[in-house]
Amino acid sequence: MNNYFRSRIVIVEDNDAVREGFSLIINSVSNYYVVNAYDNAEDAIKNLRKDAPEIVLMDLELPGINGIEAIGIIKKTNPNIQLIVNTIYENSELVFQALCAGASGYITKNSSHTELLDAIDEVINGGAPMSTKIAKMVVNSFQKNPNSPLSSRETQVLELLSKGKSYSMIAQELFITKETAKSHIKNIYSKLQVNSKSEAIAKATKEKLI
Amino acid sequence: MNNYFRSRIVIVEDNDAVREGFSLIINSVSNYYVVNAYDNAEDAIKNLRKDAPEIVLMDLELPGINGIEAIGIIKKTNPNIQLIVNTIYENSELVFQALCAGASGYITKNSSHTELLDAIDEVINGGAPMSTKIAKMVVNSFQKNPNSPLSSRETQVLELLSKGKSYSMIAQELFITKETAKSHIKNIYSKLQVNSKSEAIAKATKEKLI
DNA sequence: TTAAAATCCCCCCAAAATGGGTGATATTCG
DNA sequence: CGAATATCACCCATTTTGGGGGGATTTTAA
Repeated sequence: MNNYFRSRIVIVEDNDAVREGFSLIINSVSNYYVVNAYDNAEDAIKNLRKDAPEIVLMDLELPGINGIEAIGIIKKTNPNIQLIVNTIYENSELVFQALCAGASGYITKNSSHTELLDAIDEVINGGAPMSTKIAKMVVNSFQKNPNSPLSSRETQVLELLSKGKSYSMIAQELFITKETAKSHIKNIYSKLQVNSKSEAIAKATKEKLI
Repeated sequence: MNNYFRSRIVIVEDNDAVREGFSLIINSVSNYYVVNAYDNAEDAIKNLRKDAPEIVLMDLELPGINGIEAIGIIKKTNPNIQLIVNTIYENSELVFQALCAGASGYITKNSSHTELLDAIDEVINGGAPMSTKIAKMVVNSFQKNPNSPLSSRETQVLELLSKGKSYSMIAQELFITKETAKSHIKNIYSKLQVNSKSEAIAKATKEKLI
């Protein structure tokens, strides 16, 4: 088949069967082809220039450097390459790490042939394919904890604190005195059971109170 | 048709034609029905308890209180109701505001009948339907600006600063002296052309340097 | 209606943090 | 090689912070 008009795909996947399965699926359609498939990230990175893929299908659990690091390295050196994560893990930590590192999509290993090809299509078209569960996790990450112990005013104060504002700046922005801001902060510390700014911010961020 | 086993949907949409079109589409399938359709958010909120919808399809550009505020109010009083935003705007500000306010999905007005119904299905199944463009925006929001003027060490320092850490805490975490941390911060300020912590954090956040 | 919050304001104080300045050395990377 | 980066140091004045204490009013919810 003529490959000149097919998008170049690289696969990084340590499981032989999965890797070969993906290759077969992708090569079976007319618009993509697998230029190379690796069982580790190091080799894939070494040959990036030569392979010149538009898309890399990346496993996360790999021998040697892991998928997250690999994504970072690839994005840093070749910002135009789009990465689709393909893994069994739907762990939130991994998902966000992968997205922060530069992944354009995140699908899971139980995806069907069609879903895999759809994901590639979507990335080619400037989209960000995600499994249902991942999309929900991502959207949820924007939302605050509805069971915050903080009042709305306290939340407001803590938000400003988290932006690096001082007591007096907070007071100015909220049209209250410095003493009042301080009083709110005291209450925040007591509610969160902390006794410093950074602890408060850390706890609030972790529990999505701000 | 028997409605007992159909999920209850409320529509909030000020355009009469669109609102009625949506109602027809939704009522045409056996698993959902439109319990009520409003042309403003106030009335919808007033009747929430009575309507008891599982899903609200929410327009953003509305007379009176806008869709973003409405989402916040509905989520606050009825956390179990899922909201799907349906709008012509794909403006990033609005998208993130809607998601932060508690929207479960975000689709655009050019969506087909099928896409609308798919979105509802997806929300019912615990997903977060988004148009291609929105999904990409959301995923991009996790990624840093690749053209940061800051060195990786400086970025690291600024990240800790943004978590409310003091110079000495930063020094401790990075195994450097307080003076070195200070020196990095000075360089950060000079590169970002700011002269305080909060300005640095604000600028870095805005430009996605951290 | 009554109690619990939330919101607001004020004082004192000592320790810590901040920002500005100047200067130096070692390393790394193109 | 030379520029950028990362590291460390000392000086100084000012601001910020957190811990005490106290009290007022309004809003909210039981």
